[in-house]
Amino acid sequence: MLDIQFIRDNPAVVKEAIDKKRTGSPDLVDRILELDHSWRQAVTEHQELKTEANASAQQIGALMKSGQRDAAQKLIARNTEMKSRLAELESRERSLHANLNGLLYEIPNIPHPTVPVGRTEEDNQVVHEWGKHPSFSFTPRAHWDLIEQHALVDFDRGAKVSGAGFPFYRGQGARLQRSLVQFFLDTATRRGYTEIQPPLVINEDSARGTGQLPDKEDLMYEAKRDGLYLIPTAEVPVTNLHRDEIIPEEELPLKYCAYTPCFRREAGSHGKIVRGLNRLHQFDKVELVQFVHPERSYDALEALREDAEALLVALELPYRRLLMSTGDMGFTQAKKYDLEVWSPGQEQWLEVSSISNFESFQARRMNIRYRPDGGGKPVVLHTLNGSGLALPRIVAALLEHGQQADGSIVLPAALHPWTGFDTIGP
RNA sequence: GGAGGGGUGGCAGAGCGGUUGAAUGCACCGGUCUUGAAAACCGGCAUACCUUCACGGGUAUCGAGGGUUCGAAUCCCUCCCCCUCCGCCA
Repeated sequence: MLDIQFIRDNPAVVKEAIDKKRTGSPDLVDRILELDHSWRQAVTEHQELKTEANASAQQIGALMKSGQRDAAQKLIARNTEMKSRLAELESRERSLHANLNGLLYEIPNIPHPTVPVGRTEEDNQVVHEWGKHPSFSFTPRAHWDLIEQHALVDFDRGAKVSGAGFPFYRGQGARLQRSLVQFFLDTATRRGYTEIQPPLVINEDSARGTGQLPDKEDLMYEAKRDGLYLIPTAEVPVTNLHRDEIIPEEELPLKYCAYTPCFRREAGSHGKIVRGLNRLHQFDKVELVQFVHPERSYDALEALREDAEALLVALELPYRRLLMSTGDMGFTQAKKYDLEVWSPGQEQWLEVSSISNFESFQARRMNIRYRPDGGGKPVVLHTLNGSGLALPRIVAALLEHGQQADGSIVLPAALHPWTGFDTIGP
């Protein structure tokens, strides 16, 4: 959420952001400012009466002590009368504040000036491309064929046991996944990230902190009885790690990496790219999360992006980097890159990483601040995260890129120390 | 799951209906002293919000929410968390 003070001072900027993000009506800002005004009046009124009541309560105490019961009784009577009025003012203040807060949750983050203004994914900019599309002496097959040939993943039995989108990985398929997780975590650790194993379920407060609630609850599986949600990404527990904390400035930046399964209901997602490993309800991902000083968050974004891209280079997978446009970047981000790998068997790009700077948007919701060196007021810090990387589509790309004429699959050298084998099949 | 104990400021730890936002100690910051340091002494030291040009003033917060009362950290109810014992168990 945005700072109410910022909205008071820069209503035009906020309106422009709503417009650019195509996420609601700019009128919202006017309604917020009106509500804010009424709320502040209500606060003042309530507090004034409360001040009066507090003062006479103290007088009553003094009178009682000195035995002036009659004088005390008078004041007591007056305070008793005041009570209902006080309750009224309080509930008015509360409801105004709740309304105001509700509206504040509807305001999107402000896009960074470098973000292209656009309406849809068409307006995202390809800002970088690495590697060549491979050429084959045969027609490359899609990964679902290769998976079937080598019995790497069992979709049908997964559907029987759990449902569509919950596959079994087996044999070299399972081993490949585990190797990738290890490779990603080890690389991140070497680059200064602290490895985390977070809880795989989260409570409501945490879901609210990173912005899954109130709007995107359809995304998550819910354990209703216990008020818990299965994590849609490690971003949620790892970012909430420092919720309601004040971190000494000297400890910044805090960098974490975490491997977790991710659970997504993907309600209402249809279309062409849902086959095979392209879209699942449960998938593995290594997530990178950073807590940084506000002045350094854009440097951190580029470094984080680099951390993710280095993995693709090591895996010899051609990729491109997209700078997301205002219309396609999401509600909570200030700036976001997507990384996509080329899938020769499907002849399309597959998104394997999304790297974002949230600036103070998440941190304000979660109340995560740092204490400046030498003291002073706590300041809201900046949070960032990026996938490093999402597994299934990487697996798909590796299989498709490594396939040989005889159907065997050669894996990139960087992976051999983790897999223990260099070829799958024939 | 059952029985009991407990949650107070960065930490430790008092308070158990009336100037208590909260004693005291430690830590931390500033100062005096000292050639320097330590010790000693003096002062400062929570968070959020409202209000004020400013100095300042005010409100709220002692796990969370509700209640009793003129007045609650202190009494009552519900929930959460931690500890001890028992049960169950990877």
